[in-house]
Amino acid sequence: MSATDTAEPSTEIDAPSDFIREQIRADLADGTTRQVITRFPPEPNGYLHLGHALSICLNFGAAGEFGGFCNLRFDDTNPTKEEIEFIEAIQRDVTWLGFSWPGEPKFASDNFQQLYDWAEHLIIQGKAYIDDLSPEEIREYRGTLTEPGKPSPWRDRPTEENLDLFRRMKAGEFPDGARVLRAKIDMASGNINLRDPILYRILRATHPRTGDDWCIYPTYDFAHGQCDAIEGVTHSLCTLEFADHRPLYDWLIEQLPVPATPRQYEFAKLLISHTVLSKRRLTRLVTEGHVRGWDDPRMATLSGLRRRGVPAEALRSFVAKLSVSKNEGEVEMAMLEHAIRENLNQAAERRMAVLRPLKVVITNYPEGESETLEAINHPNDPEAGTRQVPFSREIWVERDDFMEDPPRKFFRLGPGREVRLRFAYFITCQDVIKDDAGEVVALHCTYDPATKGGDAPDGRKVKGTIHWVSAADALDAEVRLYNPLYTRADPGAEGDFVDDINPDSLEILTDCKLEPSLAEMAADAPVQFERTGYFIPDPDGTPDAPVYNRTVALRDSWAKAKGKG
RNA sequence: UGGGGCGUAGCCAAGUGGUAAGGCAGCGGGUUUUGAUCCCGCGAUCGCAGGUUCGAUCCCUGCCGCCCCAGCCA
Repeated sequence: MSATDTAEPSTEIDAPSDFIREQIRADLADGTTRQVITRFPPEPNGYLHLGHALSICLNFGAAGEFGGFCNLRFDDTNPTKEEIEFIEAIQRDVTWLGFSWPGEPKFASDNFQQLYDWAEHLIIQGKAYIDDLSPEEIREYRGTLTEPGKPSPWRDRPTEENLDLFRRMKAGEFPDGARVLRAKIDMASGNINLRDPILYRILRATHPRTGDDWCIYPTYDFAHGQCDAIEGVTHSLCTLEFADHRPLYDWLIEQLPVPATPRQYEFAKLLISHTVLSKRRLTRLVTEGHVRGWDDPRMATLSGLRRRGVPAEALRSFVAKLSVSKNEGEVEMAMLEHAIRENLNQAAERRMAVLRPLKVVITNYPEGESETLEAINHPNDPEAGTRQVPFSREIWVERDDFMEDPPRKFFRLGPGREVRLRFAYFITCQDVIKDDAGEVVALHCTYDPATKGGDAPDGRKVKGTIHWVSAADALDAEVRLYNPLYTRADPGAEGDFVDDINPDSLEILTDCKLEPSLAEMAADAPVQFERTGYFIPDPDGTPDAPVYNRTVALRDSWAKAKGKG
């Protein structure tokens, strides 16, 4: 090395930066940390949702960026709530989001024996005791936010007696709730978590992994930090509500002969307007039948979003736009929708589909004939190529693209009006056919053969271009449109959130007409139905009876202008 | 009236002593065989009040507001 060496080039142009990553950078720089190890620690008592996506991207993302790794660790210390189904779904969702962990997933329950041994260690050190108080008494003795607690009469039990009792708790000699193991810290602390927190409780429930091996289980506080230490986690990232637990986290790490010294850092959880991101509420939506299941496309679960057609990449870019902070704000749903549209705009090929069909007969087009027209698959990406679209005398167009008495700036079909059929011809509406009830049932139009492909040789312009599907060649499909699940931006702000559920959140259209090439598209390929939105096939569909989910509608400045009156 | 955390445009968010990045939304304009995409333009006395300083969003003091904690949940 010489003085002429140039300075370190600044790489990582687009690398995210936030207070967590700054901390990691500093720890790496001063040698506090050699290799970054993080963990994503879900409790398997529900499905992962958008809020978890932030934590997943942070934990796996930051570790990866700095050459470390992130464990997937199930925080399974409460067998009364946890299930195998959730363990499997969570792994599926994390993988789908695009992340992987080294080896097998970790479980807090892998360490039950070690945690138990450490609990005995604490007892022997005189730092923990068995309390015989009932749950109600413990609450009373704990004091309140403004009044200090008072010591349990069992607080100064002899070490030998504590040890004996703890072993007998483990052996199953006492009923559930009869006794607990508590840390002996400070009953007068302003931080209630330090008022002799409970470390172990008696719980006779079959654990999804350890079965009936144990009848005592460690609490979150006793398990989390110690598992971090066992795994060599350097940066234990969690949400703000755990900041009050940090002194306890540190206290336990200090008291026990753990193999490492993990540090906890807290960040604000993600909140999004017009939706609900809490496991308790999501669980209610499922169990009370407000939605069709955990993967209902209206759910803010990762499974629901996946089924709805939201690409994992869009979720990652959404999270990247947010950054990580300690500010407890609420992100507007529009931000998520933007990330989805931005991603799908480049990822999805275009096709034509008529959702609410209206028959158009092209009266001057020869009966019984048809032809094939070339359509581009992606206007911004020539590489996506072209496809052939059949055209014939009878076609379907969108009902919304016709108005019998159109306002001034309506550029679509109306009596006597000429529009362009995308990739096809100019047509002019000559007659409006109605049934006895006065309902418009068909349009009679004429086409201009000279405008084939969509351009008029005489330079004539049309203001509107509409999509269409040849009636004889159309594929029938069901299309599910999703509207916001709630009627307000802050569901539950006044009363029960289920009362804010939008009764029209799911709209099923059963007579949709798709262009035939859609039959050839992959089942997991996102597609844009031109002028309508982004869609994805739903697993409920079959080749003969396809079903599509609308992921998100296209932006619609016409609807907006119209709405303003 | 205990402890912890947070306050920068409608929303998210950089900046941490030298005179306010960026994204979303909104509004206006341009391009366009999707009223899509794309492109251009427009918004802030940095919660309030004092103080230190040549100079403060950034330091100090005092207020105000919001969130979290009294599960043998995590």
